[in-house]
Amino acid sequence: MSVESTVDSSQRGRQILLLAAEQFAEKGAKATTMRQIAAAAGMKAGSIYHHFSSKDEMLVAILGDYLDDLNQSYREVLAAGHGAADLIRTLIITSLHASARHPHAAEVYQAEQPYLRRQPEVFERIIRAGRESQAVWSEAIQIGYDDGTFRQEIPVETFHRLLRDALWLSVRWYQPTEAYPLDAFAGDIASVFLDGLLPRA
Amino acid sequence: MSVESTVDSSQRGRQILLLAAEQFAEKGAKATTMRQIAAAAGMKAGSIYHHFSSKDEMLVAILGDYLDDLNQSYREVLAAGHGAADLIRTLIITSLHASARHPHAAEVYQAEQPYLRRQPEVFERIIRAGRESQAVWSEAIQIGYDDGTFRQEIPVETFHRLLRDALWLSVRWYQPTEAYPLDAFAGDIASVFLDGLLPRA
DNA sequence: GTCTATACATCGATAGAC
DNA sequence: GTCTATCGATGTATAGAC
Repeated sequence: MSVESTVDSSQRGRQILLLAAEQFAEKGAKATTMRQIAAAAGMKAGSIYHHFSSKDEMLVAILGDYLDDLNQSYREVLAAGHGAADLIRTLIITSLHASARHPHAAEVYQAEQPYLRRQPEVFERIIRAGRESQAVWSEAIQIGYDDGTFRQEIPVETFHRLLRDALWLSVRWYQPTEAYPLDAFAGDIASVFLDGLLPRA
Repeated sequence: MSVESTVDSSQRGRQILLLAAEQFAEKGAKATTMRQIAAAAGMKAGSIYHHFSSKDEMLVAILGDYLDDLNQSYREVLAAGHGAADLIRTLIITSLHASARHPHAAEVYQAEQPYLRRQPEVFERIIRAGRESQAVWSEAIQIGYDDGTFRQEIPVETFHRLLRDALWLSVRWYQPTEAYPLDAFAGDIASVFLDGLLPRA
């Protein structure tokens, strides 16, 4: 009834991917062995290969799902037609929600950047999807520079990278709580980058 | 004339460490093999062990030198007794200068964080030095919150982490040029985090 | 101080029984 | 769909010649 594919999208397959993502995030993809992933899933190393044909393929599945979801969400935000400042605010919230929907994927994506780029053929799909999401940020920030919403003194590239890095890395330490929910955190990030920490006189 | 030690601090030893740091930064410590480090230094893998007793020890030497230098610089800044905003600005510049003095070390330190923490005994010295530098930032930021220089709405921890991550990661992409020197870049980082991207009305 | 040679461990992936 | 068993590759580190 189901179509054969290199990628296993069954429930068991998804469960294995989640466990793999958790370990990739914790100690890196290279340092995580197939035996460890198998053990977490309650099976032996050889059995993993019934679901996925290689470790790299597991990485592609984890990151591809996440980036596709992220880019889809980004497109919807762009279509809503916010002003520059609101656009930045909304993209921050959207990014954090996407990260929350794909536990550990954002963390893995940023940590494995060097590894991905060393095998452009294997990870072509991931690299392209990553570029697409970067382009959205570039576009959003440029809008604010062009229409005078943002200060011209700060180079576009500098602001872009600072915000991107702080946002990406926040998935490493921030965990939503009742006292400090995701939307409040997103608002604080936006406030720091748009308003600064000094009070507005 | 020279005292025997586990760590080789000779010229040749330092040269090997620089080449190792470059590769650690590029593809990760675990993914860099002793054979590759040796090849870059124009020798065979076995010969490295005349200078260092293990790869982990090389990592300790690279990161220890960097963090000791950084903390020493931080202490001098604290002793100068700046106001909160100037203190943040100065710490940013100081951090970037320290990173420039130790090519790739900051990059390696941030990328290998999970690896370091998985072997607390081996990397104890590094972990402690890292905590010391974090404490300096916490103290500096807290001063501004306490004396009312900074806005109270943003949680201290949030601001601290955002600034820390953006600053650490900037070593991955920023390279000083004549058109955009280190001090100008440091000023822009400080300006984004203190003043924000929106113009002050 | 660098070499060759190699011991020893571990990993990714495969083959075939159940 | 999972197991056992194992191959072949590769990595760290050591031993001893030069």
